[in-house]
Amino acid sequence: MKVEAKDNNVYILEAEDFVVSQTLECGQCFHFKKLSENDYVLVHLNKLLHIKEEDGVIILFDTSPEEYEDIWKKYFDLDNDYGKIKEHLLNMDDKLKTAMDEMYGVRILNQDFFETLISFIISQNKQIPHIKQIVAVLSEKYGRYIGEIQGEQFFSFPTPKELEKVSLDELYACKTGFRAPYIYDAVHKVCDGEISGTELMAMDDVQCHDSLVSIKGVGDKVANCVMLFSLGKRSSFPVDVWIKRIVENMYFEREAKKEEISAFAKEHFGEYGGYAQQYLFYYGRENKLGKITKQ
DNA sequence: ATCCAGGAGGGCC
DNA sequence: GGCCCTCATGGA
Repeated sequence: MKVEAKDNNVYILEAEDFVVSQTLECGQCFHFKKLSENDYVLVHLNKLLHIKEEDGVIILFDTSPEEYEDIWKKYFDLDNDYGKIKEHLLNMDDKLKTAMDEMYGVRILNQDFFETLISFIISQNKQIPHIKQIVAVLSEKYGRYIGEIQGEQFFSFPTPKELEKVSLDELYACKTGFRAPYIYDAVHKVCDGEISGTELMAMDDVQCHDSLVSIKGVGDKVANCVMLFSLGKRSSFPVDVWIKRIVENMYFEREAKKEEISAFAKEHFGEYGGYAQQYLFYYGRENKLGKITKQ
């Protein structure tokens, strides 16, 4: 991966296994806006990034080389060799080939723990555009203004401290519905120190999972998403309605319970579960694989 | 209009 | 422990 800095921008010249649109649109993050084809604005921590892919070059606008090294390299998981990961996955299971070939540019982001936790609590029983909308509202109301791009203002996602003073009623007012008390519980467990991203990261998968599900509104699926997308637990395999259908179709050829699918993934994909899940999920969702069609 | 959404809690048996 | 219903909101 060759990187150059020029005119206050950073250019990734030989981006391997990295397609900006695929990485952002695969359902792992919600705090971004598409400007046009392969042209996005995203928010991470208190940083705003305008990122665009053009003629095989990825441009990070208004970014210093230091900021790239300190923040974006880690965020986009660019130290991780996805060529090797895909090779490994393919060796253990050639059924993944189609999904990986089509979704070859997906990278698993290393997102902020707190934002990821709240975002995936919101995600339950909601479609991705709605999740994005609520994340935007929370950020605008309780986060901080961080800049404007093409006429649109962007705000950082509120920190635990910034949400601590927000009442339950105010959370309801953000259209969070029945998730409001869940968010409230998560915020206060984080503020009280009962839940800590740094501590979770140091735990093994089982401890980490157990700790996360002690938060109201966090079950197995949300815990696995938080582990995979913000705590570096790449073996996590979130099982939602989509992945359930996809795995049932591709591997079971019958209906299966979620627990059965989790156990299968752990056994079959092992340490690489999270990557397999992302390729399968995004591919299956884009192609409406396994979607129950009315006859 | 009716159904469903990257689920999880709670009650019932 | 498993099954079933419900939760608030918006889009198809």
